[in-house]
Amino acid sequence: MGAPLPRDPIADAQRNWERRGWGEVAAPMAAITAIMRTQQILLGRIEEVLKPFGLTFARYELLALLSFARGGELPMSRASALLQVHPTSVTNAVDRLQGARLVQRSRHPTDGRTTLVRLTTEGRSLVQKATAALNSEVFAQSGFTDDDVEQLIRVLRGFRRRAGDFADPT
Amino acid sequence: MGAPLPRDPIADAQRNWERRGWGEVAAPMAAITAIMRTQQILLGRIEEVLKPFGLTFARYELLALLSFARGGELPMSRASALLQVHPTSVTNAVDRLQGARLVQRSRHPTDGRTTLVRLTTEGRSLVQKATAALNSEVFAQSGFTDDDVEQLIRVLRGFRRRAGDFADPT
DNA sequence: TCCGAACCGTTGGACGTCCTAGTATATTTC
DNA sequence: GAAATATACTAGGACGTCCAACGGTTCGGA
Repeated sequence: MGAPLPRDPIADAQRNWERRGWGEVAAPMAAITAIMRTQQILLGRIEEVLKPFGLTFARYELLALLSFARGGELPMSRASALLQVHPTSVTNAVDRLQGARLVQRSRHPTDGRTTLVRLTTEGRSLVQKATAALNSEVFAQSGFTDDDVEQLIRVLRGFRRRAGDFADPT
Repeated sequence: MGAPLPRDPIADAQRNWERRGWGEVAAPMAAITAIMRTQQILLGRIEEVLKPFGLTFARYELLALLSFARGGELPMSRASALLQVHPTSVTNAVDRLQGARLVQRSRHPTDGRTTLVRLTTEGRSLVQKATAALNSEVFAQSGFTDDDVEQLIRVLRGFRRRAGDFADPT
């Protein structure tokens, strides 16, 4: 986007908050803003790696999810729940993946409301290659130390659980 | 979106990674995925609080930035750099904020290429109210402990610096 | 001086996300 | 068994993000 700034804009915002007498919430504000920015950076890296495969992160996530499902197949609603996105987002992704012949829709055998999404042979092959690329080019060089990763997993897991993402207290 | 899942889908993904022999990168993968999901949750909360003000987070961020600038005024390019978003995103936000009479465009006095964005009286009043709402309804109840906040700020600050966001080594 | 390079903002398009509304099928309730 | 309710998916639209391309302005070196 541009050259590095001389100063951290989020630290500046935190100082501005404190200067206005909002010191109580300045730190959480900074933490939340930092999460937003970090997500933006990571998403950019991921999409760059996936671009040669003709995939976006949303489509990759669906393919990866299917690749772990028995029979490479899931109901749309189940995919929506597991990916934690709106059902219409799944519809969107499936439309495009189906257009690229990476997945296929089929009717549920007993429930007429449900549509199943299944990985095609081509889709399974592509998701394997894309995963290898992400593993080596993003996850293996995440920019986080092992300690960072451990702390992030622990802190964010607690947050997500309290936010109602899942019940598992493990 | 839906009811809580019985199990943490990100922890499941991490186990799946390990089971496939990608144990080396399973933890960073989980940490990165957790950041993505956390951002999604936080953004949802923020937008819900801002909706009564007719603001989105992107527009709020621009208003807040201007409220800290001298004269409540900044060049578009400066806003783009500080908010760390693409120039077209600023154009988009300014278009809408200007339509709502919250900001105003003006010519730069000496550089004909530059457009300045300035907070209107109405804009300044609205951003104050919106900030009060965010402070009390989101940042003061962030779902993170003080320790969590401290760790997040430290870890993510290092990440952003290494990613080239800013040079300040402080 | 002047001419190419760099910079600034905008337009148009692709994409993902969510929301609302609508249709179809299942399940529950009486 | 029929009506009411719940669930599953999709269509259309609003919004933010990015990229590529474009016209206008400024700057720097020959």
